Amino acid sequence: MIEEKIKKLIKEALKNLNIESGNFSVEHPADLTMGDYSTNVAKLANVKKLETKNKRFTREEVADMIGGFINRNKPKEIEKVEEKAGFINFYLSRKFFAGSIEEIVNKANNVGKNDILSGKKIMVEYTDPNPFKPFHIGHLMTNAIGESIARILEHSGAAVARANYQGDIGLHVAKAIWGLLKNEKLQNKSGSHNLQATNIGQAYMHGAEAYENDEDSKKEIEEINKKIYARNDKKINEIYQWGFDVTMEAFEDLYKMLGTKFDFYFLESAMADIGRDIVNANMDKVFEESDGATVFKAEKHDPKLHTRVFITSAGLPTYETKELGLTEEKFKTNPEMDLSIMITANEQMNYMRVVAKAISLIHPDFEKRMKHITHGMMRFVGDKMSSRKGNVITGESLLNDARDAILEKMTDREFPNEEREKIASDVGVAAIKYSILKQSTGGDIIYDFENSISFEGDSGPYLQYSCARANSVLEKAQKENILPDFEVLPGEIFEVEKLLYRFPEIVFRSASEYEPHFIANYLIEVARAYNSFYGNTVIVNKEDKTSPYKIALTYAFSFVMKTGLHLLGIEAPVKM
RNA sequence: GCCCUUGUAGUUCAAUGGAUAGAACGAAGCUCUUCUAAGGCUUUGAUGUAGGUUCGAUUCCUACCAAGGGCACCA
Repeated sequence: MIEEKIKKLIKEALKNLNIESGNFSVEHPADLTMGDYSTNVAKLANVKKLETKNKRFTREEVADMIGGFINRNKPKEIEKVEEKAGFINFYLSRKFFAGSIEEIVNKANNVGKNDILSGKKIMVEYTDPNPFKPFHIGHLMTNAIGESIARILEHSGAAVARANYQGDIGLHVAKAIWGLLKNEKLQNKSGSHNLQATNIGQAYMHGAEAYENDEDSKKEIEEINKKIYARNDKKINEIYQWGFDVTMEAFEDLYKMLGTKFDFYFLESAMADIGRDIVNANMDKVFEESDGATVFKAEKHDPKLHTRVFITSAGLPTYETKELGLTEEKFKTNPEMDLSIMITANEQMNYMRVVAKAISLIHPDFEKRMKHITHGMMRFVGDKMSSRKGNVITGESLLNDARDAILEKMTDREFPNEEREKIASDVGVAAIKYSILKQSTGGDIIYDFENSISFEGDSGPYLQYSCARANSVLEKAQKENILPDFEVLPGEIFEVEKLLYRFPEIVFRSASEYEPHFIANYLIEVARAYNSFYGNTVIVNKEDKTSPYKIALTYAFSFVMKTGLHLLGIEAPVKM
């Protein structure tokens, strides 16, 4: 590693010059014009030993001394070393960059892999849509983040299991079933799955509204809720089964479009009893009775936490209890699991902490093996609450609208129809996923429909487009029979080369911090650099002796871009 | 009231305690007889307020102001 080499070099310089320095850093400067690596060693240096009454050293002078030593002893990877404003900047050599490009070409689609998590078993739970409710854009958000984190962890050597936890039971189901019973037309059994799912969504919304505004309806819904738990009403059981199947199938179509394949499906209904048993077994130890309900007074263990109900006074287990069961079940089905990651919205954070506290009292060994990652919400800008077709925006409608918008854009390009559909779908997914993943995970996303399916500038399609252009360069190179090679190097070092070799560092950081946006931001930078290179250079040119190297560079770019997009959960169409 | 997030160009987002705070959208101009113009090249603009720590603070600490979320039978 070149970074290690530079550090070693600095230490040698300090030793030889008899200078002491603290814990200096070696990092990439913000600006490429300031070199490839930079160190603050001179700023932290203590040169009192060398100073006399008449001579005091400035930081610039110290930097010059250290830089001078390194210049005299530099290895072939380093072109020059410069002092600027007290920093020492390292410029890497043409040879170094050519070597790094060759390395990427050799690694091909394995570029950026590391083994920090090698041998680790990790489960990532995400998406978690509820049957009988629409797949809304929040689910799209959790899915985009979860799938990306899962892939990043895989690229770091972990064996990742994808899990989906679905709320197939609870008041929301009762609301939807109440709506379906009141309006049988909504039980459209002939249409497509998507349509049926939408109708169930409508039924849910009727039920939710009635529950809020009408006392009698509220009572009816609560009755239905009890019957769903008890499974003792034939008609309700039938509607339940139908609605459950329809929504699950519709969700499965969406997962396919989004590029997610789950290994485990956990259902809330199955967790209720497991959780209840845990609560019963830990009565008085962890849980206590209060106003007829079973609660956990978390503030007794941590003043920042609060009391939560686990079993209601009506005897029904709450989400907290089911969560307890889910955790137990996850570790039971995967006893060697090293880490269980859960991805949900921020609003879940505070009560998940309470649940986590309860779990830590019951299973102290689980505590360190659980991680909760939360993301912000999709917030709408202005009153653009509706999609292109005037419907309320759901995750489903957004995906469809994005795809349609791309199809319009593609009318003047020639593709077979089947291919066209697939490309439009992949580009639409890229637009939406990228708009979610480009920013850090915790914050809200101010949601603008037009913006989220934009194809220009800072967007997913821009990345795909750069990749497609690189592909067509490579196709042309093949036709003209020019093979990639590293013999004759151009004099100029292109910006894109200065970025490509950093890809593994970016993956490493994303994996360490569970943050996809580092990759998203990096890819934009690389794409811009490549597009600039592409725009200002004729790459495939028989007259140009450096053309084989430029083609190799294009290969390296396409491998990094394709792999990076994969880590974001985005497909890279060969053509678009 | 208490707890958790978050305050950066007109807008939406970046910036492991470092240099001249980066992009994109928007706006103005240029650019396809060259491998995909969904592109490239110019120009324009910002750290909520007040302190503190530090050689150095958008970043860490304190207070205030503002926005969002959570605080008992919903998830």
